Amino acid sequence: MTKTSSGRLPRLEDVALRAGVSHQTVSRVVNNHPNVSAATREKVEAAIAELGYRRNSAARSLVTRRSQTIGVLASELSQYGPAHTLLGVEQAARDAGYFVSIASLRTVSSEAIADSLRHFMDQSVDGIVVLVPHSQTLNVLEEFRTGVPVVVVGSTGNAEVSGAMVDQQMGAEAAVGHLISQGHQRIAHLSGPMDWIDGAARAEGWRAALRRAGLADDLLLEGDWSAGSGYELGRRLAAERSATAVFVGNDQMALGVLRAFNEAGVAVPDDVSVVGFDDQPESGYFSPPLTTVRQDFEELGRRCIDIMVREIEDGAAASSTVVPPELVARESTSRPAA
Amino acid sequence: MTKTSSGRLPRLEDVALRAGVSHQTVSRVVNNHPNVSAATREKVEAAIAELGYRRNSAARSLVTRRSQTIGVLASELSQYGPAHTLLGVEQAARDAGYFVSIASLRTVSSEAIADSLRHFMDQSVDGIVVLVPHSQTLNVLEEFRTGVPVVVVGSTGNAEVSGAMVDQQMGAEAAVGHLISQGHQRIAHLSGPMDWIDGAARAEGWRAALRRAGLADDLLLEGDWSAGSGYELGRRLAAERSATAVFVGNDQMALGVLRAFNEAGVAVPDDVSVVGFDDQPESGYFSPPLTTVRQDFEELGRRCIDIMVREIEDGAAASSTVVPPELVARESTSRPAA
DNA sequence: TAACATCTTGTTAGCGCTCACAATTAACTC
DNA sequence: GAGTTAATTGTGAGCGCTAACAAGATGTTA
Repeated sequence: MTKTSSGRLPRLEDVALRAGVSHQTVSRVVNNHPNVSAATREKVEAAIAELGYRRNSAARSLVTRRSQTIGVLASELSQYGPAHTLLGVEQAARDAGYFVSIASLRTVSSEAIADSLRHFMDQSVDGIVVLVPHSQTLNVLEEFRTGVPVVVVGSTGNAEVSGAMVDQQMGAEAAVGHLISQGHQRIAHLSGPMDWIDGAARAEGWRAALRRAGLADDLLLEGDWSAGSGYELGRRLAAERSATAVFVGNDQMALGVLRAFNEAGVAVPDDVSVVGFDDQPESGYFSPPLTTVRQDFEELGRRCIDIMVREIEDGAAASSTVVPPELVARESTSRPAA
Repeated sequence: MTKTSSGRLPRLEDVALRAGVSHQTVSRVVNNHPNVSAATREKVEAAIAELGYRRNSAARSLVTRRSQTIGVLASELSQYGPAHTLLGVEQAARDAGYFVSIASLRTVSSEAIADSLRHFMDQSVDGIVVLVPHSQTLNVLEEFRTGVPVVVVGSTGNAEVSGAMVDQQMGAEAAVGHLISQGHQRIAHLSGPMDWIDGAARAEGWRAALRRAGLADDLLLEGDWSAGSGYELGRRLAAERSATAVFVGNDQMALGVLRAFNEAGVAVPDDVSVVGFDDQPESGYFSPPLTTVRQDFEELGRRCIDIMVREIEDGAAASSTVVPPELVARESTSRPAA
């Protein structure tokens, strides 16, 4: 931190004095305004370098009413998906010249969400990325007029609020289609919570694929995404033996299912095939390695920021984007018979 | 967002007019200054509520030279530990009235670290939490004088920089001690990268425990924390069969080891016992469930903020704190013989 | 009651920056 | 060379807030 002789950080005026120009000209150089002669620009840049000048963002915010900050409202950050989406958001935002402020929800309630939104308003963020995978979030957002662009992860978006999502139904149909192509007729679904956007969408995809193939969609169990709930429900499946294949809502629950099957002496994939969702880095090392649906969460985060920046800087209207997932076949599903 | 009749957000002056006092009195109420009469305070608070006034943080920052923001420099946010520590940091910071700005490192290099620190300086953060588990980070921090309090996670701290850490050596010794108490004599360690603070500390703990028991510490393999590296090194261990127990640096690598042993027909724990580190929520559902060392990452994050806030607000000197880990015994280690 | 301390409130300046506009200079055109 | 346009630079005001000080109100003591 270079300091002026008076001991404080240099400001525009100090640079101006040193370069022999006005503070406004320095401001123009700093902000890359076009109408500055090359010679002047050079002088100013030299002075900036000598003094180690850095623009004061509070002063700038005060007058521009922009904070160069994007707020990320998140929950479940300990989960693979949200954590990786945040990563993509953060990188893309920083590349675009924004700071990223984060507020995570301990519990997902209207009150907590509204509280965090106020927190962001106090900070006068330029936009908000909502990384809260519960359906109810959308309702709260409708009521709470933020006055800044909002991008909701997992939502298809609407006229006022943008969305960026992985095509969950497509992923679910790919997974179920894979099982059907192996000749399975009784395919259970161990879903995530139905009040989660992803949980509901994946269940819907499972149902759609079964219907299209003329198969029954009556084997639905609802878990809570955790390995523990996968284990409990897996024990039920192992006891009932009603299904020859299980499409599990995420990889962690699938781990629990594998554990339950292993304990119960149900062989995977010989007795029952198992498919997960997410493709976490560990999933290839489960016993057996898990067939699953890969999602590019970081790409999802990047696209959020793309949309966001267009809305902030170009005043673009709300829009949405969909990232396609991809089936990764491993040993927890048998190879097609034919 | 309530607005004044002129269409902009209300400011101190608007509240003052409405309450029939000066803007400064309103400021005093907002900032909880003591010398305001109860009657005045009430009037002002009513006006604030009616107008929906919220303090402009940019203006406040400009004059106080405080941003009420704590920067978190993080890497490896997709890992369980860092992600959960961030959670603790975020919650504690918000409770203490701070915003949390995050910068994550794609790659851990001096240049990238310095870049992120400049990013935080531009934002004039009030303090920085460093959540980068590489030893080299400390060196960069020494060179780069930030001018604000810094708390390094994983470090013991020093005179200038505070630290908050889990007692890795204690955890490692507990894990190894557990194996020794079961009668194991040849205990391998599958470590994380040695240039990670945690990797080195856990290896050191392993070595210390073996030495104290008079056992050989020659079976050391270095992995990269991933399940994949655990799998590769696990295959080597399975082929060599030199050890009867393995202390693995984290749970993900342990998963890979279990997979490799399973493929190679090495029974756990009958042939070889396995202990992990971290106690992720999934670890109880591995096959077999993993004995591991639990760390309270959220507590770690909270303590960072405790220290930070004391430094920022009370001008306290740098200090450090240590969180004790805890052994969680499961089926991947056999019960003690006696 | 005068003199003083204490509590409460108001006034003024300025944090560092950008915006709107004015002023200056350079570059063309006829 | 005067008139017009465009490019470049400077001036002044003000964003909303807090700090420092000034001033007024109230209470306390001799």
